[in-house]
Amino acid sequence: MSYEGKHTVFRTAVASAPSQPLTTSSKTHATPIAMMWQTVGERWLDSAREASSAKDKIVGWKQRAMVFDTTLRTQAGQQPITIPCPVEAFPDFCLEHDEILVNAFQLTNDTKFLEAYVDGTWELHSCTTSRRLVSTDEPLLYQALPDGIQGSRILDSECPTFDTLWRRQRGKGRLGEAEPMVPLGAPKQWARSSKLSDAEGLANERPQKRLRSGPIIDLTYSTSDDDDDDNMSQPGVDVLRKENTLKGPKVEQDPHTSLLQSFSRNGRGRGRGPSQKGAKSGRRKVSQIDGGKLWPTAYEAKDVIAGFKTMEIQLTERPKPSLEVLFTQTFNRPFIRSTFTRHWSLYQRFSRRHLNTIQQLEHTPVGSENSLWPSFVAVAEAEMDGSGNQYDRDEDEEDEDGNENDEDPSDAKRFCRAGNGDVGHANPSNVAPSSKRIVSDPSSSSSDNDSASESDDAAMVIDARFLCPYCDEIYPTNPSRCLKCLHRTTDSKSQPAPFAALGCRNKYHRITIPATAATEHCERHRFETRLIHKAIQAGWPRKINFEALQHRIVSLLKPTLGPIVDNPCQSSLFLQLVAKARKHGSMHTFGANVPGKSFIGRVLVPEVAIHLIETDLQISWKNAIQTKKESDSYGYLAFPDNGSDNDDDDDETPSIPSISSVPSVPSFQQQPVKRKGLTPPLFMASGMKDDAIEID
DNA sequence: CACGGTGCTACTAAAGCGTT
DNA sequence: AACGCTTTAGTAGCACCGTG
Repeated sequence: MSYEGKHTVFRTAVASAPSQPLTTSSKTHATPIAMMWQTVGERWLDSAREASSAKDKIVGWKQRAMVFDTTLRTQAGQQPITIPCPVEAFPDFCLEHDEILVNAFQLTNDTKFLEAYVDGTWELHSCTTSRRLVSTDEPLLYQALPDGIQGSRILDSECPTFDTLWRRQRGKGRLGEAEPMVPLGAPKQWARSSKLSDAEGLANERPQKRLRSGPIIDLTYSTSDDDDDDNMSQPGVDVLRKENTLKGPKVEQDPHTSLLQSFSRNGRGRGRGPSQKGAKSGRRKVSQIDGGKLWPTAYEAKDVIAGFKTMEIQLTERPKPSLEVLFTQTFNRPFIRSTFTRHWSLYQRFSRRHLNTIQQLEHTPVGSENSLWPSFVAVAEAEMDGSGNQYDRDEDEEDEDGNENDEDPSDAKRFCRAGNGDVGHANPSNVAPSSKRIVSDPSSSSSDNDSASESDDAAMVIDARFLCPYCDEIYPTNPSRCLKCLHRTTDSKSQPAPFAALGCRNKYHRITIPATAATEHCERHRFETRLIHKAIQAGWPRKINFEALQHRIVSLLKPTLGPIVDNPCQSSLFLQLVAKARKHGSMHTFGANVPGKSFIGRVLVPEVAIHLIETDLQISWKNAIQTKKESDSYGYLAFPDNGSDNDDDDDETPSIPSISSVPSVPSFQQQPVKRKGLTPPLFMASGMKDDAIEID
């Protein structure tokens, strides 16, 4: 199963694994340890979260030892056995943590793999592969690969319970006609794709829409608790399970959870659940949690704001990620909905009105008394009580006179004041209507305004007509049709709010609902005002001969790609991928695709792209890689992958690249040779935006 | 003991998805 | 398209903990 000298492994995997993860015909792999299902069900996750939360209060978030049950099904038709499996560094799970598994499957080094089903796809895990468990509700399933990576996978007939388990997970009453065997949680598209040709399967393998996760089967109990199994097959059982899991009595009856109780909340019953008064051993020390970081009160305001901003950006992605996942990823803290919502809401409400204050807080020196988040909360709440709430009322209800808010000088005064960072210290001189100090009339007095406003933004005296109404940055003087179209779309989701402009300099400022609705628009006009100039300076192509490009790519297949296919280790990109997979796990490295397909998308395609750049610009390989990285955004925006030409040509239907459609994890739903054209920047625009080709 | 903060539960509303 | 179910987000109330 070594990578070396096994390039055919990848080719085989590309063709078969994505579309036929379980249905490939084989008669050769049903060895005594032909398959193994190791599951981490939702119940386990609930328990794990609870345990981790409690443990976090005691000794810290990381480096804790936990035990969960592992179910092994070593042979079809036989009862599985359940053994305890330690997770030494919860929430990071690593196969090598379990000596039994390591020995059973001879995972003696990281060139041997099990296949793990995670988040809708199969990925390869070596003994050192580490995965974050707590952030996902998906169970973990592993299967052995006795025939190697390229070998066939198990048949449903060889694992009859799998079908049952999968159907339970899908929930009862919604299945309709019998569907082909697909892995747990796999979308229907995948099921259909398993009947298609490889090419078709590749095109369909990834869901286009957000998946709904059905009831999750806790396989840990699949053999010892038939009642639970029955419950699991009923509609709405996930609710029952949640109740059973979360409420005290069930926890106490639950031998599995009781295993975890030593790590759990130590008797600090809260809320309406059963209270366990008297147990004082777990008294928390706020300042000691996680080495002194209690979210959010122990955090710097700038850090919290930065995290929230990151989350806002990520929320524009499709499918829309959950707040819980985003929060966990961003702050690496246990997600407590009520606490999070409290602060998230405050930030959302406040940031829309007082963007400048937010920006100034971001520059607050760390360590100062007022730099912590609670200080921000105090300021924000005071401001919202004093004016923000008033604003909310104005916003939600048209004022009595029917005047628009932006015509209300009192509102403008309040928010100009706040916008200049003088929260709580109003500067009466800064109450002039924003329009008076913005318009490029030299006679308009800006000297009267506050010194704080002499920031980069406020100091500029620019006609508001040349500013973006949403971000107040410079707007292109000759916007493309695409940008105009985006503008119209965004405009329909916004309303005038001149008082919310940066430094009150834009009387045409508008706020969108939601606040992220202008992201695409602003990204686009920034591109048009900056990246195009950069592209011209750097000599990046603005027009592309797609016809010639196709021939060029084909000509590269044999001399350039052939040797790499024969020996992937020739490719530095491949070596980096492998190193990264070993370090972070194949899921993080390869995204939601199987490694074989990722080999095309993340090795062969970038190789071609870099080669083209190298040839076109007459630069070194390393510089070509750098150019590829730098032209990522340009390629994506200039040559949107929607079949239309770039929108420099106004005669064409305007193409509207969707920022949100750029996957955070690259997806390669299209085979490169089928694309209309491939240019270096176009490559990057179509999913090559990855960190796998970084050259240190 | 008061207060601020955190965490839990219950509840509602909205959105997404599958079925008919 | 309508309907029903599920999931997610948001809110309120309460209990508990840590600090002064």
